[in-house]
Amino acid sequence: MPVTAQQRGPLPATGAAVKRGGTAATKAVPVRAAFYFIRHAKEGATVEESKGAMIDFSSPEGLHILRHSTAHLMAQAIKRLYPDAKLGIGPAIEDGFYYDIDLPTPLTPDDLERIEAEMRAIVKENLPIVRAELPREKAVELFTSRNEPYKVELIHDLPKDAVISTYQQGEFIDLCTGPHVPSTGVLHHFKLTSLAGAYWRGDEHNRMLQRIYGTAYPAQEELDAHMARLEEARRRDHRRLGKELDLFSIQEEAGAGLIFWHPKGALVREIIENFWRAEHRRRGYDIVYSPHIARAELWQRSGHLNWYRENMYTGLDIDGVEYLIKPMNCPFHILMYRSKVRSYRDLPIRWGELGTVYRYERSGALHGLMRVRGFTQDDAHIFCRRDQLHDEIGGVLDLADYMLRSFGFDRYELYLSLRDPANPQKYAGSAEDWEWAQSTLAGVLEDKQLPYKAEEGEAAFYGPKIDIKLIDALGRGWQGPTIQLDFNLPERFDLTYAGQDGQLHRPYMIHRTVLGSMERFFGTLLEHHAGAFPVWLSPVQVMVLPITGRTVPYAREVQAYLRGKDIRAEVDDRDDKIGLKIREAQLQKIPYMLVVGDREVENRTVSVRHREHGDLGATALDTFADGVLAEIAAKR
RNA sequence: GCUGGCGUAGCUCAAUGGUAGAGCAGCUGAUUUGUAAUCAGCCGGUUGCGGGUUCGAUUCCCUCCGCCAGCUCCA
Repeated sequence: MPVTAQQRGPLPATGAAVKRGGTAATKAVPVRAAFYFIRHAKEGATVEESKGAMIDFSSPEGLHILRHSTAHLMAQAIKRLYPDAKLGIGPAIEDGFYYDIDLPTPLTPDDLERIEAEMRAIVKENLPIVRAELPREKAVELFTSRNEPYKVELIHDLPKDAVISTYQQGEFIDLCTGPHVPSTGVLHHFKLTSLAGAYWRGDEHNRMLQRIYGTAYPAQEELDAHMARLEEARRRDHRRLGKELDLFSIQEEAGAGLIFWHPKGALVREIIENFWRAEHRRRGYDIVYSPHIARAELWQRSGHLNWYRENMYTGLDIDGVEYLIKPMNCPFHILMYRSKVRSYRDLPIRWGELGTVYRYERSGALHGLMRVRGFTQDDAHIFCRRDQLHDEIGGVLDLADYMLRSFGFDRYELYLSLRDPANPQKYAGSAEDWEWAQSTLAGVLEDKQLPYKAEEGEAAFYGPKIDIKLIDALGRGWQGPTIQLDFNLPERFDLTYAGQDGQLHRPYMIHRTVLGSMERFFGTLLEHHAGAFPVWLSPVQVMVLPITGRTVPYAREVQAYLRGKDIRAEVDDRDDKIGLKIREAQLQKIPYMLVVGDREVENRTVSVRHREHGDLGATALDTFADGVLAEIAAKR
C-alpha cells in the first residue's frame, strides 16, 4: 500500500473510535460494534504506544481500516495466484476499496471468484499483520528485489522526512503507512465487485493497470445491504427507466450523446421549464433567446477558441466565413448587452435562457442523459456593479436552493472551485483578479453560513465557481447548479455602463445555472424518484380504469371532468381485465388509478388506488380532484 | 481517447463453423372481467456496419460504429 496524500494525514481523532484498554472488549459485543485491536492507530506512534489501541469497525475510520486491510488481503491473494503481478496502489474508498495491479493477462469476472476463494483461505490462515519501519535505501532494495517497480517509484517520490513503513502478512509485504487490523483472521465480510482499467497515477500517458474493486463491512448484513443498494441503483438507472417509461431515447443512427425527448419526457421537461421561467421572472430575470452558431471571430474574441476549442464543433462554412456551434451562451448575451448604452440604473441585468449548446465529449465519457454532446442549459448571466455582486451571488444561491427543494432534493453539497496555482497559464486573467474573485465567492458562502469544500484546480478558465452537488435518494452525488464569476469576458468585450459619476465603468458578470442542464437534471430527477415522479411532474397523473366495456362511457366522463380541472387523465379502455390494467398503470408509475365499475357508475363515485398506498376505497369525484389539485399545488 | 467486456426480433434473453429460438410487446379473434399478467392464432431477425479466412460465418480474424464498467475530462 503506497502513501497517498489522503492517507498520510492522521486518523480523525473521534473519542469513541480509538480506545485504549484491555483485551476483554471483543467478548460479548455484537459483531456490528465489534472492537478489534490494531497496531499503530496513529502515525508515528511507537509499537508500545499503540499496543492495545482499538478500533470500532462501524466508525468511519474503523471501516476505512477494515477496507484497507481487505485491499491488502486481496493483493496477497492475487500475488499468490499470479506471481508476475506488480502492485500499484490500493486504497480504501468511499464504499469499499480497490487495488491497481499490473498483470500480464486481463482478468475476467470468473477470476474474481478465484481471488475471493484465495482471500478466504488467507483469512483461515489467520496471518498476523506486522508493521516495520525501514530506511529509504532498504525499502528500495526490498521492493526492487520483490519485483515491485511501482512501489519503488512511490518510495522515490516520498518526501525526504517521510517515515517509510511496510506491513507484512505471511509471505506478502506491502509499502503502507497503515494502520491495519492485527491479523487476516478478522476479515470476513467482503466481496469483489468489479474490474476496470485505470491509468497508473491517474495519468492517461501512463500504462493502464487493472483495477479490482471490492467492498468490506463489519457484518454480513451490512455487506448484504450494500449489495442490495447496488441492485437498487441498477433498478433506478435513468437509462433503463427512460426506456421503460418511454421518456427519451438515444438513436445510434443520429449519433452518440444526442437526446430524443419522447412525448412523456418532453411533457415533464416542459413542466420543469415553465416552472423555471415563472420562478425566474418572479425574481427579476428576463428571458432571452440566442442563436446556435456564430462566426469564428466571436469565439476568438471571447477566448473560447483559445481555451475551449477542443470541446467545440467546427467546420461550418457559410459564404466562405467559418462559423462554430455554440458550446456556451455567454458571448451572445454579451453581444445583447452591448447592443446599447447601459446605465448604472439598469443594473443588475439578469438574462436567463434555456440555451441549447453542443460540446465535444470524448466517446468514453458519454453516459445516458448525464453526459451528452448536446444539451440545454438553464443558463443565465447577471451583469452587475461591484457593490451588487455579493447580493446577486447570494440571490442565485437562494434560487438554487428553492428550485432544488421544489423538485424533492433536500440535500446537497457545495464546492468552491479555485484555480490551480501551479498552472496559471491555464486561466485567463491576472492573479490579482483571481484572488479577488475567489475570496468574493468564499465570502458569500461564509456570510450565508453554508458549509463548503474548496477545491484547487477545478475552476473554469474564465473564473472561479461554486458548484452544487445534489444528493439523491440513494445518497449519490450529482453535479447540478453552478455559479461562476467572470472578470474576463467583460474585459474582452469592453463592456461598460455609465455610472452615477458620468464615467464609464466595467460591469461584473456572473454565469449560473440552477438546475445544470435539462438533460442531466432530468436524469437525476428520474433516478432520485425511481421514475415515480411527484404528481405535479407526472406525465399522466390519473389513469381511469373501467372494469368492463359498459363503464367506459362513465370513465370518459370522469376523464373529461378531470381534464377540465387541468389534471392529466387518461382512460385505459382496452378490452382487458382490471388486474392487467392496474398492473400496467403501476409499472408506468402513474400516481392515481381510478377503478370504475357498475357500482361507481351507480353511485357517481370513483374507487381510488394510489401507486404506493394501494386501494383507498370509493370517493366522490370532486373530492378526489380537490385532493389531487392540492397535491399538485404543493408540488408533492 | 485509453483498458476490459459486449452488440442476435420493438424489449429481455437463448443457440450453433452447415444461413437462428423463447417469453414479453404488436396484430387478429374469442372473452365483459372488481385492485399487479384471460386464452388462442398470427406477424416479426440479410444475428450493429464493412472487409477477411473458409466449400460454407451469425459463430473465427481485422477496421469502423454504438453500448457497458472504469480511467481521463465535465453541465
